[in-house]
Amino acid sequence: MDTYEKIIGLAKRRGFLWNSFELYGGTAGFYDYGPLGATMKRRIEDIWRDIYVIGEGFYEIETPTIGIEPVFVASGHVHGFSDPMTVCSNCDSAFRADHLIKDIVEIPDTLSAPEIKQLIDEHDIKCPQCGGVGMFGEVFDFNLMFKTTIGSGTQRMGYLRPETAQGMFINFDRLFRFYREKLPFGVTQIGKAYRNEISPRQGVIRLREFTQAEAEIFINPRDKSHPRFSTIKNTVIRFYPASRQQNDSDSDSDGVIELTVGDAVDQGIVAHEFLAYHLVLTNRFLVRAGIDPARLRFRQHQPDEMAHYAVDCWDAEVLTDRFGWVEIVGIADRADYDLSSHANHSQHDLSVVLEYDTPKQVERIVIKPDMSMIGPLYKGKAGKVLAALKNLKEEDLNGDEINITVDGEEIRIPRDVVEYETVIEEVRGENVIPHVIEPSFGIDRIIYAALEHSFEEEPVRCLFCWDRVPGNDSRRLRKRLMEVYTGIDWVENAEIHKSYGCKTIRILKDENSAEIIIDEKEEKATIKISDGRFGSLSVKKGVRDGLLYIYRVPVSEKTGVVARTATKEIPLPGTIIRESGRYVLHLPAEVAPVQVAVLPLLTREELIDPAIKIVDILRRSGIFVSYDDAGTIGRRYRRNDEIGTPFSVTIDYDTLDDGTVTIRDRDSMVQVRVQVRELAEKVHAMMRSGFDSPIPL
RNA sequence: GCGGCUGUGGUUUAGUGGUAUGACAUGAGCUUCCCAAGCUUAUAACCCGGGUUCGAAUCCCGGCAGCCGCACCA
Repeated sequence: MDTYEKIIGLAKRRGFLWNSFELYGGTAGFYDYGPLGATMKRRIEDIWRDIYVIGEGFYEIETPTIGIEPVFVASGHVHGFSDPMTVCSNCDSAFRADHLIKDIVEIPDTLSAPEIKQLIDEHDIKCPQCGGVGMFGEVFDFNLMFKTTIGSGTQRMGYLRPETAQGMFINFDRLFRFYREKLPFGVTQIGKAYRNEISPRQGVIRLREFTQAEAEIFINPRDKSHPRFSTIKNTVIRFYPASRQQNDSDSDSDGVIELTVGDAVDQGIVAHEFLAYHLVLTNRFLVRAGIDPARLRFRQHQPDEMAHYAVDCWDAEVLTDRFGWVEIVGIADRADYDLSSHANHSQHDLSVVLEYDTPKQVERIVIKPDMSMIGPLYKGKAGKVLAALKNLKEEDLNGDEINITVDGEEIRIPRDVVEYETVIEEVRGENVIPHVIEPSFGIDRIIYAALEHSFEEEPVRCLFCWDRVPGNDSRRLRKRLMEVYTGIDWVENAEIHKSYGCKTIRILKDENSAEIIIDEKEEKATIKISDGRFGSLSVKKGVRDGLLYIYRVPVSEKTGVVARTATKEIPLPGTIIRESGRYVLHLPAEVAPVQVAVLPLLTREELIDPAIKIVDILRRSGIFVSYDDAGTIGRRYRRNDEIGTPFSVTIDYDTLDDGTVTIRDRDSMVQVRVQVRELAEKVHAMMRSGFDSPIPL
C-alpha cells in the first residue's frame, strides 16, 4: 500500500473526499468534498484570500462558469482545446488527424471530422508509428471543453469555462475604471473550471471539474519592478531553472538551487521583480496551506514548452509519493496576449494611457488640405483622400506632387492644394496594452498535497520529547519506560535531570539509575539501565515544531517517517513486544477542519455535563469544535490525530475541583492545564502561534 | 480512446454453481482517572445489466469503476 492509497483511503473513510455519483456507479474525474474535506477546502481558500485579497488588495470578483463562444475563440481555447484525433488500428497509436493531412490541404482546421477521414483514406496516409496504410479508424473530435447550448433555440454555443481567467480579462475596462485608472492593479477569482479530460486517472490530481484560484495582475509593460520588492528580496526559495533541466528533466531534484529572489532577479534567472514577488507570495501561501517546503520547488518552463507570447513562466511543483513532481500552481508573465486578443476580437480598444511624469514637447506637422480644391477634384473619393492626407509624414510632403493610395489606386495630388505647418504639441502619455502577471492555483491538487505532506504513520509510539524533559514530558517518559521495560517500576518516583550540555538525561532513584544519551549530531540515542541492560533509540525532528522526539525504532532518513522494521537492534530482555502506532495529519492549525476536540475523560455524566458547557464556550468564541465521548480517551485522541485536529481539551475530575482542563497537542501529545475561563483565549493563541503559546497581553 | 489485470459489509478479507467467513470500523451498554483494538450486543456486503442454467454472487457477454501500460494532459 503506497502513500497515495493510504491518503485516499483515509480521506474516504473520514469524510474528506468521496468519488462522486458512487450510488450510480461513479464517474471518473469527479470528486465530492465530504464534511471534513469541504471545511478544509474553505480554510485553504480563506488563506488564499488572506494573502491575495486582503494582503495585496486584489478584489475578488465572480463571473459565470458558462462562457459564450466568442470569448473562447478569442482566448484560443476553441481551437487550442479541440483537436481531431484518430487511432491506428494496427499499433494503437493516436495522432492528430489534421497533422496527418497537413501536406495535402493548406488549412485542415476548416475541415470536419468525416472530411478529414475521407482525405486520409483517399491519399493512403501511412501511420507514422508503424507504417501501416489504411489502418486509421474514425476521426473523432477531441474537445477538452464541455459544450452546451444557451437558450431554447439550440443555436447559440456555450462552453463551461476551462479556466476562471477569461472572466477577469473581459471585464478589464470596467475594472480599470474601478481602480481609478491606475496600474498596476490586481483582481482575483476563486471558482470552478471544467475540462473534459480523456482519461482522468490520478484521483484528485486530474479532475474534470476542479477549483481554481487565480489572480490577474495588470501591470505597466514598461516597468516590471515591484514597489514592495525590497521587503521580500531576501526570501530564499527553491528554484529549478530551465537551464538546469537539460538532462533527465523531471524525476531528479539535483537541478534545484536555493537562492534569494533578489539574487535570482540579479542573475537573470527570473525575468523581473514582479514575477519574483509573486513566486514569494505563492511560496508563502503554499507553506501556510500545509505544503512541506522540502518537497516544493519552482520549475521554470523550457522555452519550447512556454506559450509563444509568454515572457517567463514558473510552476510550483510538489513532490508526491506516487506521481512524482506535480504542478500545483502556474505563475506566468503573459505579456499583452489576452488583452490584445480580446481587443481584436471584440473590436474594443483595451489600451490605457500611461501618463509621463513630465509631459513631452513633440514637434508635429499638421496638414491643412484645401477642401474647396480637393472636393471638386476627387468628388466621391474626397473623404478617403482627406483621411490619407492626414496620415502623411513630413518627408512625404517634399516635391511637387504628393503620392497617396486610395482603394489600391495611386493618386497624385498637386502640392499646392495642401498646406502644412509644424506645431509643438504637449504629449501627456502614450497608449499601451497592460501586461498580465497570472498566478493560477489548482486548489484540489493543493489539498491533496497538503494531506500527503502532513500525513505521518507512526508505527511505534514516541517515548518522549527530548526538549520537554525535564518538564512537561517527564511524566510520559516515566510511564513509557515502565511500559517498555520490565522491572523498573522505581522510575515512577525517580528524579529526572539533564546534564552534560543537555546531551544526557539521568533518571535516579536510590541505588537505581538509567541514562539516555544523545549523540553530538542529534541523530541517535542510547539508553543504559543500572542493571546492565542497554539499547539504541532513534531521534526524529518533529515535522512542525522542530523539536527532538525519541523513538524505539530507526527513523528512515529519506522520508523522515519512522521505519516499520527494527533493524539489528537486539531486543532488551523483558521488552514488551506489542506496540502501537498512529496515523497523524500534521496539518497547520489554520487548515485543520476540526480545530478543537472536547473530550470528557470518562463517559460519565458528571464529566459530560461540564464538557458540553465547554463546547458551548468554545463555539461561541468562533472555534470549530467536535465533541466525542465514545470509547476510551486514547482512542478518541487517535481518531482526532487522524483527521488532523490540532488540540484536544480533556475534562477530568480536577475540572470539577478547580475549574481547569487540559489541552493536548496533536504533534507532541504533550498536555498543559489551563483555567476554563482562559480556555478560549488560550486556544486562539495556540492556533495562531503554536502549542502552549502565552495569551498575548 | 486502445490493450492487460481487478471488482464480496464503511474498510479489508475467506469462500463455493444452491445468497457468504473473519477482522477492523460504527451504534448501544458495561468497564475504564490521559493516549486505540477488555467484555456483551446490534447493524451491515457478493459493482450494474443481459445471457447460459431448475438455480448464478460464482460461468459467458456488455456496461461502469479502480489499477497498470500506450496515447492525451490548458
